[in-house]
Amino acid sequence: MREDESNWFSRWEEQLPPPEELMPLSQTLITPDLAIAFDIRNPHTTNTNTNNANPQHQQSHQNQHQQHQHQPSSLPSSTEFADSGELGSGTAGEEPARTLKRPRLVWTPQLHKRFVDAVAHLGIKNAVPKTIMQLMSVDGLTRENVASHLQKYRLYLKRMQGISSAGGGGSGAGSVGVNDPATDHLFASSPVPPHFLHPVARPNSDHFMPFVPVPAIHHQQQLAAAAAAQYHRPVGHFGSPPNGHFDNPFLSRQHQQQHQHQQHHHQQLHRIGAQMHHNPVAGYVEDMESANASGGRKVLTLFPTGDD
DNA sequence: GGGCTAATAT
DNA sequence: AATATTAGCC
Repeated sequence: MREDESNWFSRWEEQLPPPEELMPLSQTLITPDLAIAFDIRNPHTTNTNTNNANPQHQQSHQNQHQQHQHQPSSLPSSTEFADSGELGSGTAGEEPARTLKRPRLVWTPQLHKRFVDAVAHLGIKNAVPKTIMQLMSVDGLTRENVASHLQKYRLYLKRMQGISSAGGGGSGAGSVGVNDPATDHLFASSPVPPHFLHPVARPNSDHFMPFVPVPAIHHQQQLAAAAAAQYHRPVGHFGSPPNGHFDNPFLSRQHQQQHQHQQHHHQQLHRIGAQMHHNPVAGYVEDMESANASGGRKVLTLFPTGDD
């Protein structure tokens, strides 16, 4: 029950920033490894939260209701993790970067959607890990992350084609082609652009662009903000409510960069999410606790992009 | 180096 | 099970 599955394209176009703004990515300037290794965080962010002794993970529960504007002293009611032994204080306080391992990336439906959109807009031809990674503009995302995911996604598409042309499939249920929900529920949760499945009729013309004025420069803020991903140990409470309402000045590094880079002609868009209209926020229920089944690894997560 | 596939590891 | 990592190969 997504919104208009036929609208995904046009909606994307509206907020698709010109390539110029996408180029200055953070990962080219500062490696994620270094970032997490040195615990690079936002220098400002109103350090009201007592993150000095409580740098624990708070990952996927960010999509709470948008109630607390500021909650200086107490943690969000999400988790009362008393685990303050590993990263916060101890041996791993400022361990050199060389031996650090980045947490596993959790492909949330939102993140996967960005992935799919990126691939769709690049066209199958240009959809290679590096390019996809750049288009996604999710900080902390590595080429390996994308490559691995892309690999799986391709297999998924292949299977999709297979069953679609397999004829019959009478045992299917209902209208939607449910293949194997158990096999890949993630992929099934995001709309797959039609041209992904059937071989494009035109051998020499890749993807088509319906209409693309793309004059919407002001939307880039939201785009970049939506792209923000977080590693462990963020700054406390943030997390962008799905309706695109940001009240926290955190944002990603890369955002700041392209910020300065694009600040030429155009009006003021004060705060990050200074304005918004109500969005019929459709709650995505993320339950991916199974992600840490590996036994206690930290996981990289990202919060809802909001443009779902 | 980057990308792709398959296999393997965690 | 979901990702990461590695190994060949192009």
